[in-house]
Amino acid sequence: MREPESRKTAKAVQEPNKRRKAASQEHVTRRKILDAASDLFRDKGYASTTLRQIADAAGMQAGSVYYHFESKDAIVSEILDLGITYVFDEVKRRVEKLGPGAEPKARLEVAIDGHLSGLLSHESFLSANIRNYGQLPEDLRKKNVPLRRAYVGYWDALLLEAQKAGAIRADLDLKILRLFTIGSLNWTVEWHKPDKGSIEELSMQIKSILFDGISPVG
Amino acid sequence: MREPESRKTAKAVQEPNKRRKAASQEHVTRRKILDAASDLFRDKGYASTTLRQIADAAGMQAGSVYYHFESKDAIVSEILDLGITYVFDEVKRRVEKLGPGAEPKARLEVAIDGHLSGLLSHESFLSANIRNYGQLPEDLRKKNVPLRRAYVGYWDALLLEAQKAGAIRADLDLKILRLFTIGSLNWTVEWHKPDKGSIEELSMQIKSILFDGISPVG
DNA sequence: GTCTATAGATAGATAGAC
DNA sequence: GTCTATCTATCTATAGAC
Repeated sequence: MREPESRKTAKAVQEPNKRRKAASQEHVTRRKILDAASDLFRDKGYASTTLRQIADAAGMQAGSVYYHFESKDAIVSEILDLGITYVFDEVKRRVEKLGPGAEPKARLEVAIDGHLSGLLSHESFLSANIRNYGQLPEDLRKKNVPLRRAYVGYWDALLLEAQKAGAIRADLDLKILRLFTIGSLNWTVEWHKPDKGSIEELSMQIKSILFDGISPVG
Repeated sequence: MREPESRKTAKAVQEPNKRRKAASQEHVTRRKILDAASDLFRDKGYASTTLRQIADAAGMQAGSVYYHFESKDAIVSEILDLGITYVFDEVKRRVEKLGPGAEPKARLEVAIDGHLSGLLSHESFLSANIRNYGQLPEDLRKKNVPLRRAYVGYWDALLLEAQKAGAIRADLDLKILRLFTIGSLNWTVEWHKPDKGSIEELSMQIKSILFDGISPVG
């Protein structure tokens, strides 16, 4: 997502065709590195993953990675931001698709669908994010904070309007509810197996537990 | 919990007083190392934590740690097992305290209380476990698997008897319910702040969401 | 039981050829 | 853009003094 400005502007005017092809190729290689790295960060953790392993999985030598990223930190930082963006975009897309007059409960339902879908469709990015975020050095975490804050702010607004509209019990603490909800959704990356059922089915079960509880009658 | 057998049996007969004092001191030092290590493993991750940092936080030099543990792996392995044991023991204790004739729903409720209490009372051990387990080498994970299996087996039994007794809706998939429930409880280590409310209050809110759902009336 | 000193391995990052 | 080669730092673990 972030492009290396210096290189991008270097030969911007001349040879538009060649440049476009090169930029596209660059994008492909960057993507290969990010995909390889997110798999490794998820499976072995950030610190245990070596640049040689990332390079190997991306089909190149360790030194070559530094043409595309200035450091190992820069790779994980981009993965953190991309992960939140995937989920946030999918949630917003589905909520906005409902239109401005939609019921708050319906908006909440599609937000859950969107979160789960974004999460599990880009599982390695989100799993890498969820598993590593809390253990990264503070300066790396800080760069991801604005996006995270914006995302939880969006949820807080959804939950508040739902409670005001009577779709959520008035006695529930919305902060706890948000943490509980997003947390339980995030945890699905640890156990959801795509072959054991679709994301849609999983989302239905979870919404059913969340809205109506596990007790009968309800 | 695990003691180094060789040293323990070495001078077992003579000087019972001195030996007992030495063994107790050894236990204290081991504990210091485990406490220091679990804090660091939680905050920085297993791979990023160095033996020098563990030793420093435990008030000794790096080389001295090897008198108590044969490797860094042995430290994390003991932390993994201890974490599950704390939670499992607390859950069993509370369930068994209810007696054999207790209602399945009541047993489930105290199991949730026990899990949360064991989890948050030994937060650094459980957080270290939850955060690092999935990224550890397979041989380390494998040693922790029997305890984990026993624990989820206990939960599966609790949930099954509750569903059979009509305390859980018949349409819910118990495997998903168990993963969802334990997952949402485990995630509390990421956000629960002891100063913002007691574990008991938190457990009440979570049980309320889980049993009755967030929708009103129910 | 704890110390100091260090062996041996491997990491992230850089330099310069092509 | 990717390669090879390598610098410098730092890690786990061990050895032997006390």
